[in-house]
Amino acid sequence: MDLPKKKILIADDEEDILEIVQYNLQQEGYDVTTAKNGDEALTKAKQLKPDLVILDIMMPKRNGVEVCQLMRSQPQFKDTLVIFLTALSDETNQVKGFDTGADDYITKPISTKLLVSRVNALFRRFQKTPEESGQGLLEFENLIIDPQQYVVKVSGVEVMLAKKEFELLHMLASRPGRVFLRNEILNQVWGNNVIVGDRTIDVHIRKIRQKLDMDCIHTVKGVGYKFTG
Amino acid sequence: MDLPKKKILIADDEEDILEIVQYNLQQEGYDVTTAKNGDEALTKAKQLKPDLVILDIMMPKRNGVEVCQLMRSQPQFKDTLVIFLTALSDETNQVKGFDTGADDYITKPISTKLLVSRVNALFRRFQKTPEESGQGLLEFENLIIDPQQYVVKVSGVEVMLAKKEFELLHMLASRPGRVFLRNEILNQVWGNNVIVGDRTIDVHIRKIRQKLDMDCIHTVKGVGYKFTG
DNA sequence: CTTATTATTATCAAATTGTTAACTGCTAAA
DNA sequence: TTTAGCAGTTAACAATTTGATAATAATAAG
Repeated sequence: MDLPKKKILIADDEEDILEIVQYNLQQEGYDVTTAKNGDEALTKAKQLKPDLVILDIMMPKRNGVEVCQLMRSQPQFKDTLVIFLTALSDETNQVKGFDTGADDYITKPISTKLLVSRVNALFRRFQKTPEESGQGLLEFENLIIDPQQYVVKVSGVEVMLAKKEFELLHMLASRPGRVFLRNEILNQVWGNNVIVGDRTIDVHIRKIRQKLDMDCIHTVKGVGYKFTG
Repeated sequence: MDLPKKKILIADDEEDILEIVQYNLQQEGYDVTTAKNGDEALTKAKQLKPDLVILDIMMPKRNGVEVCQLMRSQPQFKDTLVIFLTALSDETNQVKGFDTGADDYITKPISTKLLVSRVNALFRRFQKTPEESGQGLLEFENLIIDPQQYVVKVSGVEVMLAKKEFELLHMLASRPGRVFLRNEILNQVWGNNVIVGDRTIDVHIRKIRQKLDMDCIHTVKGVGYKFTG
């Protein structure tokens, strides 16, 4: 995965379950946070903006259904996936669960393998497109860098950059003002195990400067380069 | 329902189940078709292009898992939802089911209410607008792409494109300006597990360019292709 | 002024894509 | 049944672009 890890928040009052589920989801490469009750779940959800929330129904301080309802009433959680987790295999409760806006419903005792499968299935289907998930373009005073279109616009005029040039510029511009060491640049743009000569970066910087025809990449002698919008 | 009814295909060898499930889903406003075995399911799926397929695992002539695998290997069913339905509550089978690309897994005996809830939950989450699901026609300055009729018009003149050519053009044109990686193209147009040579995409691009006789597909070297209206 | 570092330029090799023709399997007409 | 034609794919080669390097000039730091 080149993309950032998916964030999952698990809320359950049983420590054992939290631990086991957390461990198993982390093994799958997810970024997992836990909460011990409904209130904590809500608070952490607001902070983290997780992609998925797994809610135990029976919890102290707001049960899972309440938490789900509250989340669904807030637009920021519109796209947050919700899975209910509960000992109640009773069908009426499951139907209620789905009606409050849950995306899945898993009954205890939990098979961790199955839970992981279901979580994967949800994410597999719910792949946001890059621009939806804000993988978006970098905008500056008279420079726009659009990784979707692989295009750079200088004062409205499209400028074609070659792949490496684009990636290098994109890296520098992703954190304006910050100085990138030559080593960092090599690692990110060329990859860890590629060996290229010392002057290669300079030449690419030169080409970018020439094509953009503006003074946005600054040399920090002995250190590296930085970008200023 | 605001949009045309969602189409659901149910495949099971037990008449009773087919009837009950069909009835209940129809009550919810879905357009339901049935199949009695795996082969029939595949045939009808190709005709109907359903939004959701509910597959019994144990069926004569291709079981549900086979049907799912076959569907998943074809790009046209990329966005088709799949629910497995089975008496096997055995966890290993469920995990396998999800791994073949299922979106949900319901065990018999079925509670129809619950099934309906799960179906609703799936559609609630993954409902796509017509143009997202590739149904709407794309119009540009002097180019019209109509996926309904599988027809392209350049400056009012109908141009015949072969299937792959059409799908490739349609994919690129569905997001003008956005660059599609060769890999993305392969996955969407050729399918996940189809292996074709490196030059195949180029040749198809070439043919499209030739037939359309206009400069709308642009190469981004080292990255992919993009369309501009 | 000397040295270390970066800028510039031209050149060449490598990677990528374009183009054409040929081959395969399938379908439909003769 | 044969044949012709088409879609899809591949192979082979041409054309193009990109990326890396070397050589040299310029520049800033001490």
